[in-house]
Amino acid sequence: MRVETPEIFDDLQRKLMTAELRPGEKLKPSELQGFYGCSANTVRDVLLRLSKVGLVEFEMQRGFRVRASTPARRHDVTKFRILLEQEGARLSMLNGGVEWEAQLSAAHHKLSHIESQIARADDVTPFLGLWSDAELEFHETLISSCGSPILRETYGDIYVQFRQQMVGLERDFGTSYFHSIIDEHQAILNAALARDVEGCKTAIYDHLKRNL
Amino acid sequence: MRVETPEIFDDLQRKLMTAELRPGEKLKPSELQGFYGCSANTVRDVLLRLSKVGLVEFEMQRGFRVRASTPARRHDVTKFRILLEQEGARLSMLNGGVEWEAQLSAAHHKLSHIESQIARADDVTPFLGLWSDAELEFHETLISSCGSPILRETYGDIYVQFRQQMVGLERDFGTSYFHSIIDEHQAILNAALARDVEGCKTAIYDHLKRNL
DNA sequence: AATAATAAAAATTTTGAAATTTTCTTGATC
DNA sequence: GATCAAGAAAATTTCAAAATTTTTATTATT
Repeated sequence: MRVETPEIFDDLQRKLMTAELRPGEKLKPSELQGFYGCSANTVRDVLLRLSKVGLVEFEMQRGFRVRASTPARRHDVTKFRILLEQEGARLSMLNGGVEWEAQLSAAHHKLSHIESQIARADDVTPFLGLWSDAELEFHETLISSCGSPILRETYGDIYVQFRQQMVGLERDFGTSYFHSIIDEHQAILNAALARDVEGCKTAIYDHLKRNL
Repeated sequence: MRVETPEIFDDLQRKLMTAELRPGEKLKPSELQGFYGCSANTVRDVLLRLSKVGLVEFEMQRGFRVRASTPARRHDVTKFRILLEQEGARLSMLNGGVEWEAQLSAAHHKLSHIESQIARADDVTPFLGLWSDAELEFHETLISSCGSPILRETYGDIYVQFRQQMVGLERDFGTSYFHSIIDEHQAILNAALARDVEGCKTAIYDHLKRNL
């Protein structure tokens, strides 16, 4: 298998986010090198970049490790995500125009379409990748008019860390779970479009509180 | 000049924070290599790590650059710092014990000692390094009992970026400037020890609003 | 049996050079 | 004079191997 560096990055990121590479696991450039058919240094380079995102832990002279997953860390990531998303949404409701509303509606439409499919499906697995992308797009759009590049960038990093923490935590992904999710996303959308700051912050909290 | 890698990291970080390496400037491993007496790859490694902190911008196939400094970015960094510091302080006031109060008092004492020296000095330059360290310690102690490693880590990164943005912006660092700063730090301390959440958030805002 | 010291193995970091990509320079064309 | 293309120069990325450091395994000592 021979791939380009950006593909190595994407592949590793995906494996990190889907727990194909499990939290705590050691990441040895010399091993991954063989799999990707590149030099160990190239892998090292990619891992250094993934440690910026927060998916990978790096310690000098001690190499790389998949970021650990503990109840404390899951709690911490969730709290921080709530803080950033509430502030991002608040600012977006303040600054965002009709264009933002349109984009948010569109993103929600795509998301809810996938979610209603999932709610009807027997096996959710094949939808998970699509759903994850649509969910991210909805939440990113929600904060997209906040006017703060740093907030948006940090939120992006925290979102993937959140995913990494939560996946593998097998929960009941049955129909009832997705019915709740659908309602929660709808509540966020409604409050956002109504420019109801407090209502939206509450809806965001309610959406994420199960992870606290 | 021959130095170890951690020293290269520290030296570059210092130069980045003091604008000895000016915002926007290109950072070429092949040039820095000569200065530090190491290989270009070692410099590249260090720059990749500094890009995690946010002091350096990295773009694939296009190398490294000192993070740019614009009014918009200064505003953004300041807003984000206020958000994190207010939340960190709020949580610390909620969770912190007597130990936290003691550490905060100690940090403030050291800081105000240096600041009163500066207020009396003709030339502030020789104090700037010490002051910077003491200021960071005070603000980090303020949020140290927030119970969120992620918040603390992110705040650390934002603080150095803040420094990078503000230094070089020649302002009137005369006595009147430091007299204001002294009062502001005192106000933060007082509110924090009184567990006055809203008062402390206001004091933090007032301390940083000149950069907005 | 537990601890400490030593030796072997494995992993990480550094290096210098080759390969690739981008950027700059020069000259031709419109 | 401006635009574009080709070639040259410079910078970035990749590589494989050497040097260093950490980790593991072995042996000796208490």
